[in-house]
Amino acid sequence: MTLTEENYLKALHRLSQNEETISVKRIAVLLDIKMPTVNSMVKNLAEKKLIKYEKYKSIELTEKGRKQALLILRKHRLTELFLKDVMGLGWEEVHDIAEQIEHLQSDLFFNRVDEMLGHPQFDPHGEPIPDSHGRLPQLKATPLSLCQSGKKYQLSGVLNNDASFLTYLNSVDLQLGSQIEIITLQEFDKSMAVKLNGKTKTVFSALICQNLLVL
Amino acid sequence: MTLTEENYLKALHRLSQNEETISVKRIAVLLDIKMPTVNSMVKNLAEKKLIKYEKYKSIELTEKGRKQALLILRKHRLTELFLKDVMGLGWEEVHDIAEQIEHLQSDLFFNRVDEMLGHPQFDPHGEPIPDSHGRLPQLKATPLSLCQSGKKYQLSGVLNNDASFLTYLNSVDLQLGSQIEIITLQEFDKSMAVKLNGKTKTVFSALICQNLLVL
DNA sequence: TATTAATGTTAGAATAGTCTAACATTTTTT
DNA sequence: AAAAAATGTTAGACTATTCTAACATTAATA
Repeated sequence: MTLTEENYLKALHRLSQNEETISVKRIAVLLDIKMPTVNSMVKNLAEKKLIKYEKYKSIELTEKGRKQALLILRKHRLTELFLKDVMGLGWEEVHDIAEQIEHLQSDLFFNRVDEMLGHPQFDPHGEPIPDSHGRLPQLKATPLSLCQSGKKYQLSGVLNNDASFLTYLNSVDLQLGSQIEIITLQEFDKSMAVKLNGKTKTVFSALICQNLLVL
Repeated sequence: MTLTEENYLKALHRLSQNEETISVKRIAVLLDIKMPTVNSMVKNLAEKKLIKYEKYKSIELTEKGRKQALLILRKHRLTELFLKDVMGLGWEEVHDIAEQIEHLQSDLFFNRVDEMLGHPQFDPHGEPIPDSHGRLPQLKATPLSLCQSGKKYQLSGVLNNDASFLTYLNSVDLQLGSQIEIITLQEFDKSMAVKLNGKTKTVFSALICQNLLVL
């Protein structure tokens, strides 16, 4: 696949998230490319079985096309995390660079990035990161702060990677997959009394709850 | 500049290192591209004042072209070091990835890479890394074996990357930047008695001296 | 030096990705 | 429902990069 095709697929995937139908016009606007150009690229992608296309009808990604798009999305999100957490760049600075790095052809490179980040399943916005087969985590993670008392959850990601935060999580033996049961929610300061892994009882401040993603 | 033009410039610069004249044929072989293609690209680069070109004559980089080439070389070498030292990839694995990353457009990214590596002036082969203005370090690293006794030098690179060699260097606490003072040179076997970092005294065999690059 | 070999150049075509101008279809508005 | 607006499509052109085939020049050799 060419760089251009990859960008079209990414756009198609993004549009399919928001809208129910995908039009040539929408792609053209999103990519800042004229409609006839999009039209011919759409035909090209259809020939390659990456999208389903009939004249004047709405465009759809095929299973194959969706998988390709997710693999690019994976590279993009891993790269953003890497630039931010490993290289210390600001969240607002990483997007443009990731747009370029996401097109690199090197499993070796991205596997290492994935490894250095600890195989994250969610990016700092809570958006899921597809796995290396282009599969998404089935469930969508939510911040613990939005969860209900009395229920049990599993830790699936964090929205903060400060050393102090991660150290704290370690100190209460909380890891990806750990069970978190919300016992009570303090209305006043939004702090939560919780039971971890069916054993330890403790209290999470509102700030901690906002930074824990659970399923 | 396009990616393709960058690759031609890089090739031109590389050829200008070894040969005194650069021919269309050499470029064609190096890049695995047919001669007529090279011919038209050469005309294109000449129009952009990146090279000097006259029919049937040898090709030369202009000052402008050389600077561009050095800036790409800088990005390549910094990237290789980054992949190796920060990401822990093997020296043999990094080249192909660096060939892709060197074309990224992001001063921010490369400045950060440079910073994380401590603004290195030489790569592990002792090859100089151009600065951000496309200038080469004035001094050229020389093998320790060609240096004079009684003088002090700084380790700036190695010509060998065998694990056994690098392990040895670690064992005597020798790193890039370490000071090496030559106390005496044994005429017979060309071994050297040296003082490292102003402290440790030891003896380097001729083979070791040949593989240490110093300033 | 005359011939052959190597190298260089030109001409013309192919592909990918882009465009504008013109025309077609669908959707919205009156 | 008719007219207008929005959207979609086709046709044809342009640039960048590549190729092959044919021809030109320079270098090497007999």
